[in-house]
Amino acid sequence: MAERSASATKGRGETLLFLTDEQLRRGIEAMFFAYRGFTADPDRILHEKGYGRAHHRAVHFINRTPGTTVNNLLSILGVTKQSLNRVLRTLVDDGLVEARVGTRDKRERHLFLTEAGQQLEHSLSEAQRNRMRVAFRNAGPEAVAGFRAVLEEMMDADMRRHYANGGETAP
Amino acid sequence: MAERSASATKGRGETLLFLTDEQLRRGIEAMFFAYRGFTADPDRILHEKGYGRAHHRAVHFINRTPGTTVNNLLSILGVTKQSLNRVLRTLVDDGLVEARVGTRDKRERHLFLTEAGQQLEHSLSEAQRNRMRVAFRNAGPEAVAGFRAVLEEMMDADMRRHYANGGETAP
DNA sequence: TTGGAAAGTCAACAAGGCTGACATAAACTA
DNA sequence: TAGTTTATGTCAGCCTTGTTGACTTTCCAA
Repeated sequence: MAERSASATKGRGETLLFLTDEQLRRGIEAMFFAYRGFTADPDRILHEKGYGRAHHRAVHFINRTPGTTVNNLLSILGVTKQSLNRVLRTLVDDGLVEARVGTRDKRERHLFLTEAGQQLEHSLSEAQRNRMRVAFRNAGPEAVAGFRAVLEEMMDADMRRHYANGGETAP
Repeated sequence: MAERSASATKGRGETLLFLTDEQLRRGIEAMFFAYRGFTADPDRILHEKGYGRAHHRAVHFINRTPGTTVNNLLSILGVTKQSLNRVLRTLVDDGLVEARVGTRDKRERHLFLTEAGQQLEHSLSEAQRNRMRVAFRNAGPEAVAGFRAVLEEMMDADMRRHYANGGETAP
């Protein structure tokens, strides 16, 4: 009774069975349950240390782009500056993030992870990578390519920009 | 400079380039940005009506399994009963959900969407399905199969159960 | 029949979103 | 140079949605 092989339709027939409402509902629930798994491991670590997901996001993107400004982080995270500021303040106070005044433009604050910040980032991303590595390996390279293709299509256009930029190591 | 075709490795060579930390990081960010897009459309509708994501989740799963009990919903949603109860109460008060006292076991409440509840559910799921339909169509059936395979691997085992059950229409 | 378990409710608290108002310093512009 | 814009920080207050703890009602089994 399981119609899981509907997505194998291709060729000139093009039955589009993979676009039925039922298949879309499965996709929606897959996103819901998978996202929970995706965040579960870091959430545990964060909770132990008294932080939340908001701290994780900040630490992740500061690690990805050291020296990034507050404003840039705001546009990536899509939250208000008041909200980000609260998180950033605790991270700076706890010595995980350093905010250096800009040299060219002194209004800007350039954000860096301290040694301790890098350690936290690593323990968080390691947990998340481990889960994703297992998922990727079990699903195989073809599946991973499809996974990324669909997710990329699902992003808002302006977010796709941030995502794509992250892929190029030399800008 | 983009190494996006790394995932095309297969055959007996098995270079596993799709398992590098860089590729895993891309996958992690893809989840982050895509989930934002995934929830953006329903979030707008919900906010207009004064509801939040928690209401969406409740309405979604009550619609999927009419007559489900509060306890069953709890195990799917993974929150405390107190948290769910607050959401459920507003939905019942607003006439979107009906909670019928169980006939066999009077401690249980069986949950159903009212006419109005079904309308809200439909407007929410329609928005979400539309985005997913476009993403699925643009990515193609092979990609969709991979998308689902990876997400399924990423779920916690107990959640995979709920996901799989949802696929069988006749239990 | 009585004591424990299970389902659900009420109350209070915390995290982390949000808006609005305002301050400061630096940069830019007319 | 005076006035405006930009980048950031901060205070106050609100909302949603998670949490724990205490309580009631109902069921079931010893």
